[in-house]
Amino acid sequence: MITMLDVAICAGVSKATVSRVLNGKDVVRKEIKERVYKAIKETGYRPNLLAQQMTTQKTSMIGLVITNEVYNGPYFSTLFYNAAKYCEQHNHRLIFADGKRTFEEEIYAIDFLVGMKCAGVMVYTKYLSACKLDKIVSSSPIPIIALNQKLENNAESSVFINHYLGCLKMMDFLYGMGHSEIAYISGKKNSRSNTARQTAYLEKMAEYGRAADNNMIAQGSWNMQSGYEAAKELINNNSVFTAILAGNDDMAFGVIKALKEAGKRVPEDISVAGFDNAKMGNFFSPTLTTLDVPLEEMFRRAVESILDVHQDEGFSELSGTLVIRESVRKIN
Amino acid sequence: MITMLDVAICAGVSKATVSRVLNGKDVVRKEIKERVYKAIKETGYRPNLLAQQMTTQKTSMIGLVITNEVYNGPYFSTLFYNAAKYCEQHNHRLIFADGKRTFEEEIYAIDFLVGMKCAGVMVYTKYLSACKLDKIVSSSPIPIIALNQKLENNAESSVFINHYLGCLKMMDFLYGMGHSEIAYISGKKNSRSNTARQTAYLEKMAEYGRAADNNMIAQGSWNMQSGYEAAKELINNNSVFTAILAGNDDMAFGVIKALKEAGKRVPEDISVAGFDNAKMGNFFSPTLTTLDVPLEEMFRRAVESILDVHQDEGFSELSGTLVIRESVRKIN
DNA sequence: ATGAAAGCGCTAACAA
DNA sequence: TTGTTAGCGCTTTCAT
Repeated sequence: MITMLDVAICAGVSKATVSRVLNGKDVVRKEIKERVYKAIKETGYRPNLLAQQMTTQKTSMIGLVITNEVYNGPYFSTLFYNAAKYCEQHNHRLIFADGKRTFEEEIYAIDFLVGMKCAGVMVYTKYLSACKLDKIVSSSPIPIIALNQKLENNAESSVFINHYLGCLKMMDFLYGMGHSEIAYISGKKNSRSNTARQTAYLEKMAEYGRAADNNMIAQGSWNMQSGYEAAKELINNNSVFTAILAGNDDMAFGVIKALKEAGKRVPEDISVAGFDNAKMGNFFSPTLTTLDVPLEEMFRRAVESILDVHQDEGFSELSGTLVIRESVRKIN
Repeated sequence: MITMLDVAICAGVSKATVSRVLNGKDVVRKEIKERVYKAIKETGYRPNLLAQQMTTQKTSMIGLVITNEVYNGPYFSTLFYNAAKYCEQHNHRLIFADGKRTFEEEIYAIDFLVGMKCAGVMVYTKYLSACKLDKIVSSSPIPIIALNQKLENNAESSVFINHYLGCLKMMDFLYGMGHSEIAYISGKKNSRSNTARQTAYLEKMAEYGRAADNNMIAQGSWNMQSGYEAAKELINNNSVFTAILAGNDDMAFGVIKALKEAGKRVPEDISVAGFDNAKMGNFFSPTLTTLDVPLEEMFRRAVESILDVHQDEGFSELSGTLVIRESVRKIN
């Protein structure tokens, strides 16, 4: 392994000098500088970033914890993509740790990233309770940002998407289009996003005078196949509805497939809507009415908050905006 | 910052002892062990992984370079997902560096990851020439695996998907279904995958007695919108074809949308096929005929090769398997 | 079974 | 402007 010392010897200078020309902070005589560069070339030296970061006590990594086993759809990918994008934009690297399937594993993943001395870590957890996470955030030596979750004691350390509010918007829209008999396809159990949406759904249904009805709710697990199966269940139940609201777009695509197979036209017979504003929604037939969830904005805020370059935008609560397309039809 | 020394003092032992109980390799008296654990709790000590890895000269990171600005679709996400999955499976973390949009930046990204002393790095580059990459791989102190690319001098360091062969399979299938007037939607320019597929397409067309015809090829850029626009171009050209082969599934979805809008039925009037076996292909209407590209297998091999746990499967060349669905119809 | 000390490769404060 | 030296926090001989 070629180290800085090898370069120093080769150039006939001290390590410090090599370090200086590499970092360009201090002034070094031109002639020496060239000698050093030559030595670097000759030796094929590559700085050991690990050593560098250990000395400076600073890294250029930002950690991300997601439960990757849980869900491998476009949504998850978008998370990934945006996280990487904003890290790079601020000249940092994204380092990923899997939260797997228990809260202990989620804690382990966070610990790893903190131990790696990341500049900060973003966590999109599922099993860890808000309360536990709150404590972890409080006692962490580096910034930890909770994504898609509100922390009571560390509000500034969370970027919260208000899915409850978002779903309220969607329900209002459906109602405005004449739909009050709405079925719901739920996402994975114990998912915070789903709980928030389902609560909004139930409240609105009550407001429309429809008591909670188990035949109007089918359990999915976020992916297309589960939406497809859940919709078939709904159809077989002989439930009466004019619209189906799916917990996300992927399931909505599955729903539409199931409806078509059952001989129903969308939106002529049944309207369908989802959440997330997946790109596909614009190309599917019919194009999908959905709620745009500001994932990109979420990561922008998270990364900027970690690196302390946020432009004072106050409390980070987002709810999303309606995207109206063909899949919902006005009735009566 | 609490260090191992603090713990040692608190427990009334030496640093070495603390290290020993933490690593569990050497034997430590039970009583002391407990004292150390207690001290760890009291002090709230967290090991500095950077220091640890710097001493042991070993890290638990695997690097990944992709040009993320280039393409943010399901394909890209699947890459990400599978990379992370296999890293975690072998108890390593995925660390990501963006290759951005020039070969210099790609080199920079690789250098960063090498400098971080990753166990190995996987590169999915676009601008770096095979020859340059080959040299980089040869001179690297750690394993560098080229994804989706064949390296002449370091064949064992590449996991190659033979898109040429894959496209040949697809063309044979289409021909077998009676199609010989086939239009092609190409992926991004200078993409190796696209070049390989397009070459196969042209060769087969020549074989079927169709000379290269610019009106039969439209330029896309991998995403759905580009497929949509490319197909419209094809339609406006008044080109005559019975099938459209898109360079990937996403573009195929765009193509189908364009055809429907132009009043053509798929597959009754025009057949359509793609590549990648995107999940959506099964839910789209019509379901999409495609070629399953073994991305998962690619990353499995890459990670196992880096960690030297491969089960001797010889040269890593993959080509993919046909997935036959509704979007291609037999004619005549 | 435990401690002392050297060393991993680098940066930065201090001297010269 | 350049060199010397002392760490950064950890592991790992080598003694004890």
